[in-house]
Amino acid sequence: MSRRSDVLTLAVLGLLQDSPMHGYELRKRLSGTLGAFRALSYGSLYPCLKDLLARGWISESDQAAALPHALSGKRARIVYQLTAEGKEHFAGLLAQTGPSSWEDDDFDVRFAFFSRLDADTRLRILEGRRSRMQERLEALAQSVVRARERWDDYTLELQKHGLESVEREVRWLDARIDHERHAGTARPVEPDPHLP
Amino acid sequence: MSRRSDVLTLAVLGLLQDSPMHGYELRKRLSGTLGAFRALSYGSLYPCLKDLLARGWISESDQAAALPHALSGKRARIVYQLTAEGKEHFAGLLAQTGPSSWEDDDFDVRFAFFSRLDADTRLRILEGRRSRMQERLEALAQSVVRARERWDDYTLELQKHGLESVEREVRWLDARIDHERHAGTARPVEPDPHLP
DNA sequence: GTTAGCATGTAAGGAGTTACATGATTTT
DNA sequence: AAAATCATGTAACTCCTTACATGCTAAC
Repeated sequence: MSRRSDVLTLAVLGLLQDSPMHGYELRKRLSGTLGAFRALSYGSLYPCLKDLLARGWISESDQAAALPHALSGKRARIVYQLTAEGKEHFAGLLAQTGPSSWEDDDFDVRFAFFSRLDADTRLRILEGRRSRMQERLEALAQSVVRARERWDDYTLELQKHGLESVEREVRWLDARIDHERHAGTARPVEPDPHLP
Repeated sequence: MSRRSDVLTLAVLGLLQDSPMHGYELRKRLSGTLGAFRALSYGSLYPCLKDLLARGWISESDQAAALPHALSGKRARIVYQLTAEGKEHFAGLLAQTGPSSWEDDDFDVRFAFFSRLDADTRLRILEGRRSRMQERLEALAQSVVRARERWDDYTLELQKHGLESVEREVRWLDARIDHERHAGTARPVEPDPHLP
């Protein structure tokens, strides 16, 4: 059985949505492009792929060894691709707006795949995350007030730093929410000052 | 056996340095005052206490049931206190300046106990952490550059947000380092604008 | 008198890492 | 020809959470 963490499943299926990939490449993208999974080990990834294969969400690619130096019939690489059921399952997982989707890792991965969601679902996830962060903010603020009396300057400084991090996160979420609300009405695409 | 994570050991021994405490109280402080351990479960804490007891770093308090409603000889609470070996071990753990001390959780807990360290060790830990964050910054910056080409606006936004978080962390560390360097020379205590 | 909070613990299981084992391919 | 990197995988172990089991005390 070994029901792999849904968030890793989501990330892998999401990356395979773009193009088929082998494990080694997947790991690099997981570590690079998604905020979570800074350094996921192969000891986690390969068993997960095995699992997704067994559930029929991915399959070994029929395009055998299309991309690289195809010498003999030997292929060291195993290229995986999404199945139809895999695409379905990914869409279902991604659109889940329940409490799990406001947790740190889950939120990050979902946000990275936001372009695959409709505007309503995007907003619901952003607002859920915002209220989650607001809770955390209030708990921390209380804690800082108590820290003023009980603890030394270092502990207090640590608390304030943590508090400011969450405040920043809330402001960022506000900007994202604002963007979602106005994107459909005023300007469909935001002008990019960094264009060449 | 079951060598508990050193960082939890450090945190528990550090909190007991101030005053003896029972498990329930310890858990509240771990969740509140230290940045790490947002919600450590009893399923982790109590086995850890058992372990520290077996190693002789803490002992059940001789002051039996000093504080609360002492009715009969029955005490529901088990109050733990540091032993001499516990104090020694704590001091040794805390002063470790190796790579582990620049990891997220380890750093936070050590910083919270900075007042128990000499200025030199404080600086070494801060600088180690800073260079660790600098590395992370460079990796992320590269990743953002690559993201400009390959990925959509949401992924890019996520990357930028992560990058800015680490930049903020580096600036905070710079301020802490500066504070340590000047604390001994110019002003021993920083003036606090929040004083009543 | 019953709900809420205090207080301690255990067993099972989830999710990951480290270390190991193996071999192909590319670069120096 | 050696070293680095690509590539896949497994077994043992670590650390933590969840769910359960128990009982006391305070407040409503």
